[in-house]
Amino acid sequence: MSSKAEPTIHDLARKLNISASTVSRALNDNPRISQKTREKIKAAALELGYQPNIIASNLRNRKSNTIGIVVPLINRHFFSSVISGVEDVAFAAGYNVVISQSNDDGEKEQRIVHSMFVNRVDGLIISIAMKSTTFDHLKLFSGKKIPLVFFDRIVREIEADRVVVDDFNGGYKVTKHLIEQGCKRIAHLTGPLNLITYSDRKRGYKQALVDHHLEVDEELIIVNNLTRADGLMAVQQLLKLKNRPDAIFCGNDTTALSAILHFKEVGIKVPEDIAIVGFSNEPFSEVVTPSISTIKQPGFEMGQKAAQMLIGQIEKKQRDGHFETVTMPTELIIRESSFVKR
Amino acid sequence: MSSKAEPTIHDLARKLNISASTVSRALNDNPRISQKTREKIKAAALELGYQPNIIASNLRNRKSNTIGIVVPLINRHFFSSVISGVEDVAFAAGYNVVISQSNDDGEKEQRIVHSMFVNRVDGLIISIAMKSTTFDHLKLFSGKKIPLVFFDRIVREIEADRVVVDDFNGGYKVTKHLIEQGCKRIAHLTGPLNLITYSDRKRGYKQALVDHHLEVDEELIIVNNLTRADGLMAVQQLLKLKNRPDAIFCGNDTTALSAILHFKEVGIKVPEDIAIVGFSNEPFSEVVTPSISTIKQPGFEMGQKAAQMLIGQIEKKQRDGHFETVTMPTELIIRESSFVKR
DNA sequence: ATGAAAAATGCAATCGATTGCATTTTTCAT
DNA sequence: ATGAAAAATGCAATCGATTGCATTTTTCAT
Repeated sequence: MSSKAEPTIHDLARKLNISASTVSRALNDNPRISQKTREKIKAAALELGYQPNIIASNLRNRKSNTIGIVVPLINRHFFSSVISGVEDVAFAAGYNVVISQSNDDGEKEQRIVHSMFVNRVDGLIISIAMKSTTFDHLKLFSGKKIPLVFFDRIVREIEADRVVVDDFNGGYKVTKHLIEQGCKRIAHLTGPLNLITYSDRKRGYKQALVDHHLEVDEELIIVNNLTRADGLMAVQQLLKLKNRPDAIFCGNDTTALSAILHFKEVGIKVPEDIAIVGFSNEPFSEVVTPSISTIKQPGFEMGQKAAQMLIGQIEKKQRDGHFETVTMPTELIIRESSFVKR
Repeated sequence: MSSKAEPTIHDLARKLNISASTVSRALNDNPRISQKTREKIKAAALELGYQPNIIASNLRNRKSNTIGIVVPLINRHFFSSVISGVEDVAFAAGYNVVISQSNDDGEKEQRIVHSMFVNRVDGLIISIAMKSTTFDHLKLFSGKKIPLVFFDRIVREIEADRVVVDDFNGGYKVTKHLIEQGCKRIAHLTGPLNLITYSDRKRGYKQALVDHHLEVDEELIIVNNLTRADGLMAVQQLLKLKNRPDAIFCGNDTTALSAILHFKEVGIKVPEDIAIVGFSNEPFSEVVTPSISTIKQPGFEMGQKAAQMLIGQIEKKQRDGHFETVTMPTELIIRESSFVKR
């Protein structure tokens, strides 16, 4: 029993008949304290089971050693990979990671960001919600020069470090690949175009068509939220066209999967009748039959990079107002769903 | 520019010529402050852009409003689902979630748990690392009566609330199902047996065999770390046996996938030649061909439940030393990999 | 032994918010 | 107008750790 409250440096000081200042310095290995005293203090600390109260230390030091990360959905492979990468770097650098998910809801995102601020995180890493339309909440950080790093779904209006993949190029590569496979009518299924990731992929898609002298047919471009159900609906819609597509570039692997499963059901051959390419390389994409061609986004590495940039900013003596955008390479992984053997 | 430091209640007090106590009370809607003063203070707070410093508040209140969660690997579907569930409940209840991953390394886990303690989380949710052998670090919590909830991979030696799935029953159901499909030599691929999850599944497996008068052949039980590579090695080892199994109950879906892919390669038919069942219902299990029969673990719900129990303990007036174990239902999902049509 | 320099330690304020108790101000019946 | 009761506000300590400056102690040459 006993074990009332946790012992503090004052308890140690009292026990040893010295001042709390000395205890504090000794525990922090401040050379101003003699070797002898230091050892005595550390021994007593061990004996009493002293554990520093980091909250008190944080208050005094005006630093929380905590970084926040906000994602649309934790439980999604790409995002959990990023989080894992962030944690990896943060832990090694002595930072805690506070996490929250917006569920793609702008209003929740605002509350989260505010909460992260009042909890005084030293910096924030965020990929914005699909339904975010206003970015005032982020000015709590950008406006006060608190380090902020966007990843994947960035906000152009706010200056900050960014970690992105080259979505334009990704979209271009996918489309070019489909063209090289002989496809002529390539549909594109995409997400909300206020998200730069999606609009860039779409731009890449269009550019590739133009570069290869194929017509851009707006009828073949469908915008929705890219859920499994959305994918199914989009695919059914495309099948109803008098002039069907011979390929679909899906905005993510989830909808590519919807397409594949539906086509399997209705007897449309992939890739022979319609070729499919996704985006993100979800774990299932490799193992479904036919396996899904996709763009690999290095989530874990993006998380590591974002954390490095953020911590770099936090620990930089002075903000120089200089921001960096790191573009991670994408890789087109060609699998069965788009590989037309001849 | 300007915008030096953040304004504090003292800045507000000075500006309004009142005391900081009154400001504090007004902002917290303490009825001791008159309506009039309260409104005046709130208006000033808004005007100055005052944001409370939660760290200071936490120190004074001896409460961090933060809960910690430690998992082996963030980037794994089951765990990220649990995290998502924890975040869901925690956010609604006004708690922050600090996350860290042990990478299944006992030493890192110890450092994480210690860090969570010195950061004074109000409670901890943990699924222990595969390679954890000592549990002294957890006594920082259990010994000091700080709320602690284990999930999935629990520690029997430490009294605490627990959220588990019925692994014994899960293992039993899988094995019984295979037996009903006509399998006679059922192999079992399992993880480190110091983890209760694995040893319980194995007990369930054995019990089902015994109950159905089938021999338990230790030769058919392989223990490893259940990675994709481990799965492949185990399967190859089983194929070398003079008396091959006609079914494999894999400790997770990852190794079930290894088996399926390898069998596809070498021309062994699943489920006709060898039936396969996994565990956990990974997203890929539904879509691989053949789709993988498995046990569904409700990760998100487990996270919600764990967070509810933890927060319940945190907010309970006094610890009563009473602990609860919640067993979540498992569901056997029968798919192609084990469904032998006749 | 002595005094100056160097080394070690301590005082007291600070980081912002909170709160028990005291004091001041307002209300209101007479 | 007056005084008691009620309402509103403020003082000062507190949560633990940190740190600039001052003070005390030790070292060491003479």
